[in-house]
Amino acid sequence: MHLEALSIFCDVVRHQSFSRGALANSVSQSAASQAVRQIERRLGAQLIDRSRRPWRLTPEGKLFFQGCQEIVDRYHELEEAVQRRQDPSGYTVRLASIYSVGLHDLGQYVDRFRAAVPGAHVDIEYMHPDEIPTRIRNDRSDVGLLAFATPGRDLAVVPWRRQAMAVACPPAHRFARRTTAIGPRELTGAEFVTFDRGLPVRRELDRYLRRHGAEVDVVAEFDTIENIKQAVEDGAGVAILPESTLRREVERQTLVAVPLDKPDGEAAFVRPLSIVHRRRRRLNPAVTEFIRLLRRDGAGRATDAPAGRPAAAGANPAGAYGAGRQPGAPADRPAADEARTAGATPRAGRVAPATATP
Amino acid sequence: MHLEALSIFCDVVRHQSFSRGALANSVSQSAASQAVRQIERRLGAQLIDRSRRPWRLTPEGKLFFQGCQEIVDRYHELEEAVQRRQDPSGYTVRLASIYSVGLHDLGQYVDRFRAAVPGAHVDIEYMHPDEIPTRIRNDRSDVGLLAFATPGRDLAVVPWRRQAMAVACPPAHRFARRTTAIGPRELTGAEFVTFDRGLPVRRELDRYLRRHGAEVDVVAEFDTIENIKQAVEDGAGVAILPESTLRREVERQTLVAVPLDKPDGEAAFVRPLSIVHRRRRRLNPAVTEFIRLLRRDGAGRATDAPAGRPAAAGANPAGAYGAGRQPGAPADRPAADEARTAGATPRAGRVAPATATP
DNA sequence: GGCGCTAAATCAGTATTGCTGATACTATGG
DNA sequence: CCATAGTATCAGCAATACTGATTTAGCGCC
Repeated sequence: MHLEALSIFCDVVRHQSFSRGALANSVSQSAASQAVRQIERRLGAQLIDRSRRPWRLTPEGKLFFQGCQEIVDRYHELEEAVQRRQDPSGYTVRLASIYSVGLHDLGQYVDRFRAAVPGAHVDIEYMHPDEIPTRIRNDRSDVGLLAFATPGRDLAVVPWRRQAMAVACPPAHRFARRTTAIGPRELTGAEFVTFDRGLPVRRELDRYLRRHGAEVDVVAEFDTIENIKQAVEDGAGVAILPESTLRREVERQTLVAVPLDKPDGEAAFVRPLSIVHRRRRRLNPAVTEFIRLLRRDGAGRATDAPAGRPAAAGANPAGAYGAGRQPGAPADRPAADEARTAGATPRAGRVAPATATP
Repeated sequence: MHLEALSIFCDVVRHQSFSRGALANSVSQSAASQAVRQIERRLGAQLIDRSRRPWRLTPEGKLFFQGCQEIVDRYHELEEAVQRRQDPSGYTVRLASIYSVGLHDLGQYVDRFRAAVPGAHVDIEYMHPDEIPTRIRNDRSDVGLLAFATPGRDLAVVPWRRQAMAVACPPAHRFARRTTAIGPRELTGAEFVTFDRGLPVRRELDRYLRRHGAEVDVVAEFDTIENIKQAVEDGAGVAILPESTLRREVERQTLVAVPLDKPDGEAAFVRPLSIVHRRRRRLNPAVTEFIRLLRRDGAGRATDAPAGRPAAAGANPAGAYGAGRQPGAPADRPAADEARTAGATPRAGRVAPATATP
């Protein structure tokens, strides 16, 4: 029996849904259905009564679910324990990051990590976002920092931070005088500098604007935030960028960052940064330790809000990151109550108020 | 992670041997080696220090072993619990048996089973030994009773009884006057009636005779015990047969059964009868119950000695037969002490003294 | 130190399994 | 009765686990 299958069953039950249970394990709905069916076949017992909608657990299913949960949890704890016993010194963390995570922040983490684990090394390389998953898959990097990452069969994604997005404009721009947040609709007609088509962030940005009926006038596209900022400084137009990447320009007063209003009820527009790593094989102890540090200290000194509950990190073998399990959140997985099962909506993901400077 | 792999790792550790651990799980030594290696890879930790002979567990290995044991056990208990909750009535046990298990005994079991589980049905079919594994694999039978069964990928074998073998001869034969057991060597030169080549029992019998330097004179071969007995009664020669299958003829005084001496230290020559069933899918509750009954009551009224610790039943998914776990034997698996790890040598397999009648 | 023995590792080939994406069902609510 | 959302099923493909044969490596023995 696959432990992964047991995990899928547990998540299906917890979410009261095959599709969402599948998502939580980064597999297709089809795979989840087959996995549960196979468990039933092997047990020779019906675990789920599918004759009614919504389906319900049979008595056997309830029994099995309870046991399953415990077994899966225990196994993850066991992996953790073995992991923790290993000495991280001597190992190297090969980190692949996008340019725009914030050099300053990352440097701080690295310094702190070097202090905490004296024997370990850290190699940072900055690169194009598309390259990162490939590098990790090919085992040329251990960890990646990336925006809008999507998990895959051999790629685990741990939500890390949710960067608030803000409107960037030159100090002379009319928006720069605003003292209140800008609603997306107000951007209609504005000259807009944005990301290259093909970048995930561009897709999300377009979707966001379309959703709010904002029709902007795209005047330039770039593949890095630095270029976009440059163009905005040069007066080409306005842009929507992670607020934290604008800090320096705001201090220098070469740019103004105006917070994006979030319309009634809707979640704020954020750029989710994720930690990604390969899924099947275990990471070396230094890497584990590094990720643990990233996750733990996210809240304390970060300029962005730490990410809330993971969207699809449930089944990553590093569900057992050691200290990774967030207090209050039961083992990286949502509980069975409906409130938590609304797809990938984060729980704790309140976005910090953007620091607009007129 | 495969639970089977964890089970293999546990058995490898318990037996202090990859080969024996493999055997206990009915896989090849190669598979066991690869399974353990894969666990190590996924954990990213060395569990076994192979640099010395005999190898030893690393500290991580010890930790993991303890946790593993618990997880595997828990899972089996869980399967059991689900199993037990199901109602056996209404289900049918399709039993496939060789002719020579002893009709009387089997009848008794069936009667008792029918009394214990009123709603269940039992269909018995007698057939050629070679047919039984096939039938079970094709799901045309649920359980088989068989001699010298070998486990396979999808065929689980639970040792059941060990039938003492005796020399059968006509009352007029010179052996019939013996009051002491016959050593195998004494059969040299005797006219010998035996089983068809190709039957597993024939191979074992030949091996036994060769091992003891007994060169018999094969005068006839048959594919059933009944035919052999007939030939012996007709004076064709002597035969080596399970003592319990001779009972009726001995009572009628048409045959004499002289016990086989077991030479110094060597294990007695027995015919192991096994319960076989398919491995991967779970059996229906009536079948589980039937097997439980067979195993439990083996000792009480059987004419043969009940089988000792299973030779290779360790990993059968029915390690969790419910009441199946024998008292004293920890969960169908040998403990780590060498005494129990001597290959397939049975522990309790003392052979009942044969009832020689002069 | 060389040699043989035994047990484990490795290798290549094969069979099985599990996964995905597309499609077909099926309770339920309108 | 129909539309819908969610699940089951199917075919094809990719990953994997298994076996049998062979190589490698530690250990005890000369």
